[in-house]
Amino acid sequence: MGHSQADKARSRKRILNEAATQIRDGGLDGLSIGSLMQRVNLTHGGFYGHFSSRSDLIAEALEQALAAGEAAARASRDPGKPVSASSMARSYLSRAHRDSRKTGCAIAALISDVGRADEQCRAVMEPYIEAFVTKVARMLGDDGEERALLAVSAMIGALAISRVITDQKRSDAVLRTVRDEIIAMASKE
Amino acid sequence: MGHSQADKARSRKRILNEAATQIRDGGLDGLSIGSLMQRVNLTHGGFYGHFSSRSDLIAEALEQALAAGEAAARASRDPGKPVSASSMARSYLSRAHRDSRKTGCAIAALISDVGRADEQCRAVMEPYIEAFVTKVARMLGDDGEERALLAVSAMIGALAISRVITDQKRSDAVLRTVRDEIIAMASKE
DNA sequence: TGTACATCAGTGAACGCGCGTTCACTGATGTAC
DNA sequence: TGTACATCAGTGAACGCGCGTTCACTGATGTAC
Repeated sequence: MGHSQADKARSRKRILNEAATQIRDGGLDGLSIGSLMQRVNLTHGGFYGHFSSRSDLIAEALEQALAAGEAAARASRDPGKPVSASSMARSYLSRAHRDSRKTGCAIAALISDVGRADEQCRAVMEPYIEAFVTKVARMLGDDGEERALLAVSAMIGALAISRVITDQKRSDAVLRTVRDEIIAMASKE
Repeated sequence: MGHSQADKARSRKRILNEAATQIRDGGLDGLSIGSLMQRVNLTHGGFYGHFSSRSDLIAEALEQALAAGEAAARASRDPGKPVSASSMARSYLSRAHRDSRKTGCAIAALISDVGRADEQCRAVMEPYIEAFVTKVARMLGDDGEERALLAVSAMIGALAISRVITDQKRSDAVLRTVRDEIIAMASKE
């Protein structure tokens, strides 16, 4: 932990990345500045050199979590193959995605949290939802907008549901079933 | 606030109902015993005559919220007409339901909260999800199980999404679109 | 290039606050005679 | 039915704790000459 300007920029990024992980793991309310700073090997007092308040951090961390979730999805794709709605559903509704809430899609991880958060947070998530819908719509073809909304709602809903279900086999089955339904829907027409 | 045994049972119910409302409004983390007891005109110390701990209350309040959400859905139905998948989608994905998070479906209000909660809470929500799926499956006919999972995932996902979107018209459109897609799906076959 | 000084990233003690929880107490309720 | 007593629902002060935030300080970095 040096004292140079470059170090400061690096510290800020480390704080933000850790915060993005922590909110996906524990919700917007489940992040404390003390434990956050400890995790990046800094003391809590230093926090205010980077962010003006906790709620300021939350909004930035949410943006970071959403961007990181999107990047992780992009990284998990086979770069050779073209991305189809089917392959999207396959990876989004995978057991691996369900089991990696800390690094996966922040929409599914935080949808009900953000639904009751202040307008600032909701405005942060909104474009990521729209981008998701747009991407799926493009994969579904010209008249895909409506079916894309159905598919995206179902993917987010099913992933969130699969994390609630305690019986692993049943949770697996939920993912598999919704995935197959979306694939069937995509291949039709 | 009397002192009789009947008063105690009534107090407990009032605490639980208020807690069920508060968690749907503010999440599992957003409930404090002080403000909860104040709302039911009792002092915070009395809480422990009814529940053994905060986390004990949360589990019971979650159950209560889920039951109350189900009851509200039942009450909003036209008792004359038979319940179909279409009418279910229509009321579940209504603007009224979106705008009454405190009294509406606790699954959509708390899905991501419960997804990261302890096993006790997840086990409480699980049967309510299954009951929802079963009900929709019955409406869809013999082979409805798979499509019911898709529809339930989409309804929960879309309702939660509609609460994130800040632009009211767009939020309305999301509800309408997913509703129509589900109705189309239900009427097919 | 070397020195003197200003800047500022990070430290850690301290703050007020609200939290969950405990407990001695009060006084109405319910019961035994 | 009336009285004396035990029970116990609810009160409110007190607790230790972790929280977000502030601030005087340290010492490395960056800069001016």
